[in-house]
Amino acid sequence: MVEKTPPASARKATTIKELAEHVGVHVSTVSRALNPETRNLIGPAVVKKVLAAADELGYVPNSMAAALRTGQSRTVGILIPDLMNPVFPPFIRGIQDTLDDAGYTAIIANSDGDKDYERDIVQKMKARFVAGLIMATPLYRGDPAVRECIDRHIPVVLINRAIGEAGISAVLNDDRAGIIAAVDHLVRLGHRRIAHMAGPQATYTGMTRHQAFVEAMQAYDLPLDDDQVAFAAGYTIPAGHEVMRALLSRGPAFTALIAANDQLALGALDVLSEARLRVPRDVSLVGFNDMPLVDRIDPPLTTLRIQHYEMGAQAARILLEELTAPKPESRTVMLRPELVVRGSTGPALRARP
Amino acid sequence: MVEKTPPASARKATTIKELAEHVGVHVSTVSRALNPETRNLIGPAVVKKVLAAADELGYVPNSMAAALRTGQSRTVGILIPDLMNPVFPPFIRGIQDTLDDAGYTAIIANSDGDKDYERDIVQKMKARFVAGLIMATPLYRGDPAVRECIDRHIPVVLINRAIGEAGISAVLNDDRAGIIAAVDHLVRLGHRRIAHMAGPQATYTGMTRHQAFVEAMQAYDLPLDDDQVAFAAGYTIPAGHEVMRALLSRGPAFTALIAANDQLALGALDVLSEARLRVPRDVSLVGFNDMPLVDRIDPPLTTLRIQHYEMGAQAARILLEELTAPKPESRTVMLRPELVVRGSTGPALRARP
DNA sequence: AGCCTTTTCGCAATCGTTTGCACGTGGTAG
DNA sequence: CTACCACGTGCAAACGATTGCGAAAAGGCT
Repeated sequence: MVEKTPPASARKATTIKELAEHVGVHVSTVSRALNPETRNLIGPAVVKKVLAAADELGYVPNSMAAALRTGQSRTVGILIPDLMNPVFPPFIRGIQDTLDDAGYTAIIANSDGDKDYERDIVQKMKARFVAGLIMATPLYRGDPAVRECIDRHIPVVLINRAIGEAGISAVLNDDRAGIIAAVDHLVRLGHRRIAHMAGPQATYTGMTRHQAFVEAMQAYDLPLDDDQVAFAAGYTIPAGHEVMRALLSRGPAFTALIAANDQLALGALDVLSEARLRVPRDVSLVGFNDMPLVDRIDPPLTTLRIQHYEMGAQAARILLEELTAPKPESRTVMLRPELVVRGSTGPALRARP
Repeated sequence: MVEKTPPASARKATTIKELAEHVGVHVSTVSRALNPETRNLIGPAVVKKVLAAADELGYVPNSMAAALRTGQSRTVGILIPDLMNPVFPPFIRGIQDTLDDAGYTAIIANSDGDKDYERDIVQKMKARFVAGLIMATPLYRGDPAVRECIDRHIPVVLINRAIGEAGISAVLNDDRAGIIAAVDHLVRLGHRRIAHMAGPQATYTGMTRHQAFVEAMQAYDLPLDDDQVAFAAGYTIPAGHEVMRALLSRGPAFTALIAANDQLALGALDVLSEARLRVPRDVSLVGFNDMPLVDRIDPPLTTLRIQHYEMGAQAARILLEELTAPKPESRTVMLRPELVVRGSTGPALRARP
């Protein structure tokens, strides 16, 4: 890229009008010369002069004006529950990087799980002419934000959640494959009594992971009754405490435990240690997400690594396609997680009593 | 189930014009009635009707048009090196939350440390009419991005860096106080030979922390020679490895170590363990930042907790003031970090041989 | 050389909002 | 009773870019 230092006196942004005067043509000509799509309508000589002038005067287009006229700003909105949750930054990075390449900009909003607020946000974004939306907020039935988007005909791509609604694309992690890999790993280590800390069943991940767990257990012909699975109220460490206590109160009839999420696993670790149960000697533990630093805790957590960044990138790509394609065709892609074996899982020492 | 994307009969957003027709007044009246600043110019009865109509028709103002007209978009840009670095999300959350309350929106851009790219970003943001900028990118001399802002007269607030440039506000962590607290803590534990893994000296934090370390050592009348401090090339774990190795190669003439950053501390931990030195028995270690999960690694890291969120909030507040105040007065605030004592520091077992 | 097609460019409307100005009321002071 | 003021509204011009349409210039063909 050829980079030119802008003119010294850049007080006011130079407009297309000034370019026109400078070159001696009409503004419409300048506009067309500047736009690669319409450039072919203009004589090569003029184009050259316009481009030169633009470079010289340090012209940078006023995207607001363009947006107002065309009704579309090259902006997309990202809706997440909470930026501080370490799973989201990689998503966002993935989205932003691919968006950047296409000349789009992202606006990020945190909903903190407030559904009404989410709908508000969608409206505000609409006011800012967002061309589309990427939502990574948890699933609820009849989600008002999604509804709002459908009503207003603004394209949406969902991350880590799927919704019955027709015509909505989604990029998902293959939770089923992940859970199966975890169960398989534990079985190979000799475990037969495996418990599950399920995530909130109102969320897509909570549901699918639980369901996959049940199916995997059946597929491996392992014993499974209700005692072995407990449901968390949220994906947090305190929720993990609670669930772990519930699980233990039923008697530790398991030698391994699959948590729906690393945070739950961390909570489990706390309670397990309180109860003088050692990981992985007494119980093997596998998490989900591979959050930063879980490889360095004691013991290092065996977990499923999700392709966060790539998921974000895919979501952005799909959205971009939907924005440009004449006939937007919704689709959903699924990325495989990778089982990362670390210290929190080990051989089953004793068989089920 | 047949899936059909509904025809492009997108229900268009209601405009101020429609409101005017609905109420039976002129658009300018509606505009004034809607704006709290100018509302007093309009009769109370009309205001009431306009507001009611706006509510009824679900009017949401087109911020692009307003921005185009007024030249300001109630948008501010945030410039950070990398969103995936866990120290930044809390900053951003703090910024966004206080910005939200003021009706502003943030656009986040990652520079990945590329200075030229940063300047590009500033231009793009300017094109989007950002009213101001908050930058948390590291310091370099003659920073082109900052220069660009000054040239274009767009207000900037710096986070975690100060710059000689006049009229630039900044919100900083009190690195000096932090380092002093760390040294004090170690001294109380009986340490006298304390080493320092300094951060990149091109960064503000790297410089001030190193300087504070030197001064603190002198203030406590502790021995200090060049062997005791090594400089890292970056704030990363690999950089930590490198520096730690350098430090050890000079002989472990220290019983405690202060890292300029948690990541460096983590790197140190690795090399220390390779060298069969135990923390904190053989060497006490204190980090800086209190990143998530460093309380759960082995050993739990003693570190300095920075008020990330609050720093972001402050930065946003200052920027907002500068945007509205008639005579923007630059200022810099400093927030105190808190020493969080955990398992990585302990009493000095043996005195210096 | 005349006519027709293509290329190249100008004209003017438009997007939704804000805002300086003018205009009309009613009321009060002179 | 006139002149003046404040108040409440309407009028119309911006803001900077895009784009359908038409016109002029250029080129091709018989």
